[in-house]
Amino acid sequence: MHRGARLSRSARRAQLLVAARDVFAAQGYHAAAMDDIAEKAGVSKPVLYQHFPGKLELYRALLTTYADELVDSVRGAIAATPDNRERVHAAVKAYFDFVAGEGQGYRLVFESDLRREPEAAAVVDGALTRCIDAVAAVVTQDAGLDDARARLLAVGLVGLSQVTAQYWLDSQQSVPREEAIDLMSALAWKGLAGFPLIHD
Amino acid sequence: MHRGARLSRSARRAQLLVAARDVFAAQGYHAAAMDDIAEKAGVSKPVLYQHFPGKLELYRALLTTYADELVDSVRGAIAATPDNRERVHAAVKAYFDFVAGEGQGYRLVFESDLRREPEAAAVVDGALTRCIDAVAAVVTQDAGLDDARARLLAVGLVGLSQVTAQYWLDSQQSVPREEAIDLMSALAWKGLAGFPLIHD
DNA sequence: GATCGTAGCTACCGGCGGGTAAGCTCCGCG
DNA sequence: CGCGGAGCTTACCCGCCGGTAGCTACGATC
Repeated sequence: MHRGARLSRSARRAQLLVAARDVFAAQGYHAAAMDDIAEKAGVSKPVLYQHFPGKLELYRALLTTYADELVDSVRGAIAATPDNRERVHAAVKAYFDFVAGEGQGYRLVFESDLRREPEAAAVVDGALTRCIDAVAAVVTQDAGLDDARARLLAVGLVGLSQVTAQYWLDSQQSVPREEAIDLMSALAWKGLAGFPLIHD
Repeated sequence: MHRGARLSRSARRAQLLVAARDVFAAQGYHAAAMDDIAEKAGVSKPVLYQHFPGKLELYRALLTTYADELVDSVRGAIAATPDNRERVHAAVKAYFDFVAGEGQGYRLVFESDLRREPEAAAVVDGALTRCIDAVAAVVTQDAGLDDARARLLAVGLVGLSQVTAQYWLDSQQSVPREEAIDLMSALAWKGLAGFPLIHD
């Protein structure tokens, strides 16, 4: 049975990554079988194993890709302007962009069902930490708080953004995207502005 | 080999629930084997099956217990006072209390690795929704926003509380508990106060 | 002290799914 | 045309773990 044309090694690998992302995003790590991924790609299981040493490594490769995408996006948002209010807005927008990204890759980062596996946990925690670092650096500078307290505020902003972005996506966008971002960044900004030294 | 005294049915059941909570919280649903739970309780596997029809039901029973505990706590916080600033403080405190609760039961709710299973997902989502409802009811009343927008704000507050509470616990409480709660509730309150009609 | 009910155990089964061995097909190339 | 090798396939193995069958041990009751 011909399921499809033969592909070059790199083309096949790229296609397998897309198939794996879709299956993992839809079913989660545990419910996803390697056969499912192979079938989705129109290929048999050993082909998968010619490109990736195992299920875990395949998952980690995807996880890392999407985690890095988020981190880069948040860092970019903060680096793009010196205006703190705009920074907040852009950082919130980064989260909304991320969850709305193609292929639901955000699910791997935010809804992973493999958080107990040390390497995967390190990827997710590392991404969260780097986002917090990026935010906390600005807060520390401008809020007149020591590092531990500034980080706590940063965690609050990051958590707010992540959870609202997910909720907004799940709720079928009952509030228009731009307005949702405006609302959440207003909430975050007004909250921050309550601390003495933060202003634009 | 005598592993322990015989217990009455209800006493054994209670002990099994504690053992299961500890194992699930430590290892997650998938990595936890029924043998592990039985061993932790000093008992053999069939005993477990005399009290619970299966692994999934056992997990769901625990999940529901802790999810309800959180919801009750948040609702109580909001019902306890008519002062909105105090309500915010009490609701944030509810999250910090929850994660610091005995036996790390919060992990089942916040870090479940079974979110793809429909019944378990319904329990977790339901708890989140009920917390959001409780907060949104107040926000809708007082913020001059329609339901969809008020809910988004409520999600933000809930997300902020949840994520910071988890982070605070993981960070070995590098900021004293009371102060962390004060910081986060100040962030939330100032953020809310930016919307026209909200004041105490 | 015989009886019966209940708590408990040892030992097993069966399926699911990650991972692999061995061979087939098709193309480029001399 | 024959041959090498890359890409794929079928068919299988096997460990883990959820779940169970069938037996034993204890102790309350008369």
